[in-house]
Amino acid sequence: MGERAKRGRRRGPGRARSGEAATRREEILQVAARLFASRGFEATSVRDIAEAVGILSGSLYHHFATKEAMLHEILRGAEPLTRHTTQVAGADADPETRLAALAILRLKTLVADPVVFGIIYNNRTFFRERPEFDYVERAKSEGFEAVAGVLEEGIRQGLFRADLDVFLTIGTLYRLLAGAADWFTRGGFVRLERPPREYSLDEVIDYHLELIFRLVRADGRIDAPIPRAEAEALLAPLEPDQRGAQRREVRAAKNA
Amino acid sequence: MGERAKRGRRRGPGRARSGEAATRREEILQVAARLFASRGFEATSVRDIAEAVGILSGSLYHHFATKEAMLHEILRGAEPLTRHTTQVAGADADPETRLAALAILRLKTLVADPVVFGIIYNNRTFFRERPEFDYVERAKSEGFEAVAGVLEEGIRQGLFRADLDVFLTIGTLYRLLAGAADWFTRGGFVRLERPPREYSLDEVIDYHLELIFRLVRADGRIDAPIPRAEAEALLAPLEPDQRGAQRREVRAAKNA
DNA sequence: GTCTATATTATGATAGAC
DNA sequence: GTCTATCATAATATAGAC
Repeated sequence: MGERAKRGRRRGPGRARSGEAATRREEILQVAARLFASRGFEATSVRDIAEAVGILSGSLYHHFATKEAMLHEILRGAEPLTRHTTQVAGADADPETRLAALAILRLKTLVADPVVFGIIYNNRTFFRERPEFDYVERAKSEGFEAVAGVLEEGIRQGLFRADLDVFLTIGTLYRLLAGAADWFTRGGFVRLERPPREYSLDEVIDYHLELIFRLVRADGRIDAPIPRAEAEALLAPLEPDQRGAQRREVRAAKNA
Repeated sequence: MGERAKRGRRRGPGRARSGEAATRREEILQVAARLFASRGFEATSVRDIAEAVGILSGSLYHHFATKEAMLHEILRGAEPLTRHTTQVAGADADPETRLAALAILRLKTLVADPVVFGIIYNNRTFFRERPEFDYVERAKSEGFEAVAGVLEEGIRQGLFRADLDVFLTIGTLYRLLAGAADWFTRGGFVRLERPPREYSLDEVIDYHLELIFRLVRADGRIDAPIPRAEAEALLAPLEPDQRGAQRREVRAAKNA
C-alpha cells in the first residue's frame, strides 16, 4: 500500500547532524547510524535502536527486514566520496592541485558525515570478514588506485620526489586523514593536563596539506605555495555532498 | 575418562601463532586477546573463547571472574610502552634523537604486540565510554605529554620549526603510527589491482622517520641525516618488552 | 581443571491485534 | 505505524559432580 511509495524521498533539503529526517524510515536510519558509529554495529542491539527512536523493537521490523539491512542502507551514504574521488583524480589540473583537492575532499567529506564514515572506520574488521559487505573495501581500493595515478603523474613531471613510494604514501594518507577526521569530529581521545585550544576545520586542512606536500614534493620545491584555492575550485562543481553537513565547517575539537 | 580428556588437550605444547603460554591461564588470555583484537571485545563471546581454547564456556570461570577481568589483565601488556615512553622522553640526548627513538619505540612496540595494541586501537570507543577502563586513555595522555616536552625542547633549540603546532603534531604522530602498525601487522585493508610488494618493518620505520622529520624540522635542516642509529642506541637499554615478540621484527604486509 | 547442568537475561526476529 | 506477545537462540554467569 501507500507506505512503500514514500521510499523515494530520501532526504529533505535541510538535514543537520542528527537533524530532521524526512520520513520515519530515515529517522530510524539516522538513529541507528549514530549508534552503530559510536558503539559498533555488533554491539548495538535492535532494542537499543528502538529505544532511541522511542518505539518497541518489534516495530522496527515494519521498516526494515533485518538489522543488517539498515547498515547496508546507511552505507550508501559513502558512495559520493568514491565517485568524487575518481572525478577529481581525473580532472583537468596539475597533479599538485589534484592531490590537494583529493585530500581536502576526503577530509571534508569524512568530517561532513562523521556518522557514516565513523561506522566504516570503526567496524572495518567486521566489514572485512563479511562477504556481504565487501563493497566497502572495494570502494576504498577504487579510490586508492585513482589517487595512485595522480601521484605517479606528479612524479613523472618532476613535481614529486622520484623516490616516493606511491603505495606506502597513499596508504599513509588514507590512514592519516581517516584518523584526523575521526579525531576532529569526535573530539578527544586523550585527556590532557594542558588542554589545547580548539581547531577549525580550515586549520586542520591547512595543517594536513602542509604535511602532505612536505612529504611528497621533490627537493627544492618544499617552499612552493600550496594550491589550496585552486584545489577548492576543483571541488566546487561537485554535487553538494551531504547537504547540511557543510555548515559545520567551523567545528572544533578539544582533545587529541 | 577417555571421552572428556580429549577435549582439554586441543593443542600440544607447540601452540601456533603467538607463542608458548606458561600457564593455562595465560594460554586462555592469549586466545581471548587474539579474539578481542580481531573481532572486538563486545563481539567476542565467552563461548567463542572457550571454544577456541578447547573447553566449555563454564570452565573459563574457574580461571577468571568475568569476561571484563580477562580484558583488564590483557591490557596490562600495554604498560611497558607508557613507561618506556617516559624514560626515552627524559633521556640524555638531543631532541631529534629522542623524537626518533620515541617513534621507533612506538612503532616497534605496537608491531611487536599487535594483539594488545590492536585491542586498544580497535576498541577505543568502548574504552572511552567505560569508566572502568579509563586508565587506557590516561596512559596514552601520559605519553602524549612526555612527547610534547621533547618537541618543545626541539623548537627552543631551533631544531624544529618555530611555527610547529605541538599538540596537532603529536596527535597526528600517534594516529599515524597506530595506523601504520595496524596496517603493517594485519596486512591489508584494501584489495588492489596491482598488489604492492611487501615491506619490512625496517623500511616502514625509515619511511615514517622521514615523514616525521620532514614535517617537524626547521627550514634548511630537511636534508640533515636522521639519527636512526643514535635513536636505536637510546632504546637498547630498555627492558626487552613482550618476550618472544621481537622475533617477528621482519614481518611483512601485503596490502594497505 | 574441566565437565554437566542450569539460571537469567538479552538477542534478532515474527504474528497478529489495533 | 505501533503495540502486545512470543519464539528460538545466544549471552554471561553459577553450582556442584568428577
